[in-house]
Amino acid sequence: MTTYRSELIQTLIARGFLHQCTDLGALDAKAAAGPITAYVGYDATADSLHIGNLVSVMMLHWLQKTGHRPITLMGGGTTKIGDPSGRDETRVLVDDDTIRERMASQQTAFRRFLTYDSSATGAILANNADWLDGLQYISFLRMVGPHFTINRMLTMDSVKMRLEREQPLTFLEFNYMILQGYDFVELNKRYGCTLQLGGSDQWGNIVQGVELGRRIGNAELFGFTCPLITTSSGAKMGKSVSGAVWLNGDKFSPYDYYQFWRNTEDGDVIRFMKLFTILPLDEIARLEKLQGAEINEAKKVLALEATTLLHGADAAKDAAETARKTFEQGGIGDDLPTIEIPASELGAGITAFALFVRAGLATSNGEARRLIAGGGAKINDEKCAETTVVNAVGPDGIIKLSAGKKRHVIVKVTG
RNA sequence: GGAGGGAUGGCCGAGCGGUCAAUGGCAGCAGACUGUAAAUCUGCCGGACUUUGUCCUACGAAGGUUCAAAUCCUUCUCCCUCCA
Repeated sequence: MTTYRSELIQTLIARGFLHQCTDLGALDAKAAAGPITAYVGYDATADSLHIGNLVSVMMLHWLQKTGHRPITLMGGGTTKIGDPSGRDETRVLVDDDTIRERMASQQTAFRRFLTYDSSATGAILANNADWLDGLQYISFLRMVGPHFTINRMLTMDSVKMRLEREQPLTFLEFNYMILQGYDFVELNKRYGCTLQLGGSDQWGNIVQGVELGRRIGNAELFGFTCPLITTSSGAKMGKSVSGAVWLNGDKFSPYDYYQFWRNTEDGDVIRFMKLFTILPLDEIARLEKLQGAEINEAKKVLALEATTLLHGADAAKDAAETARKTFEQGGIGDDLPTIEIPASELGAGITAFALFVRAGLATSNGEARRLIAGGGAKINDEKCAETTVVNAVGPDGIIKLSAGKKRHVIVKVTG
């Protein structure tokens, strides 16, 4: 087995980030010789990053930690085009204001994993709208156009998939890979960036950038991708009982985030620890020895560490404590989602099904009724009937609603 | 431009003019079993309600035929295939 000299490459490989690299040996030599600058691009497809973005953010984190400089490139320009990769339908186009809001909102998560400052390894925030918005069509075409062949572009997975599935690929989207390639060249010129990181679905786009750099900039650029993270049962990662897993706390609470990791499948725990926590590898190796039900201990470590990284130690501890009280003691934790009901309304009595809808545990009265009929609904840990009327709180002044074993909501009374 | 085929619930995909809120599968939710895991089995899976029932909305869009239309007719929109 080849050994690598740079701490960066050693770390990325040991933790399971390597999927493909354009020239691993040369990249290793370069990283060993001195600091390099690398980037990952993020389009403003939502107002928060989600769990799918986390692998690449972790790569940037390790990059910075091993003495190099990360760039988070916001796709202020490319979002207006829409990356066809991994999509079998054209993305809905969004306007400038929305893009600006989303980019700002995404920053909170980045700052948890990266340090932005003016030091040698300080992260840089860039926006490709800065150079893409002002492009002149003809001069741009003359500059990059000769270096792309349609023959080659048609072999790209993102393009092939659309054509094979007989889904339309607009000319607008077809240009995405060219712009992404140009981004790389521009970042190289502005910041001396020589490496682009990304998910395996970005491989085609990244390679285009590497080649474009060699052809028009005479720059030696590198591409490095990480595997697409799926669970061991093959499902794409990112869904939880509460929906999509967002990194912004206001969209997905620290408690939910903790629970997401806590519910990891057995077979994924160690792999996820390497990818999504900064626990030392020897510590992870120790946890790897756990078997059977003991794996739950490893899951708690995973959940606590991952939540600490994103939301801080205090929030993570609170989440862990709430989970412990709720699941191990069948009690009530402080971090459980809470809704408030005016005392007057409660005094008049609220039927059980209506209360579950109020708490967001069911999306319609019918769904709440079905939940109750199926025996999945509990009020203060007691099964209830659809017609049960709730008109008073328990001795501790609250009502605990449960939909299944994992979703709990606390009802507090106001007024 | 010509000829044909298609558009069905989050996705895929059935659907003889009445028994269709629409077979299946996937996804999702709940129950059982467990370890807050996986696998498996069971139930649910458009909405409202006074829930063995009634009403509303829905099979690309708009009209029409009929006691009755996802199913037939007309026009329109979009997609695909073949020919030019």
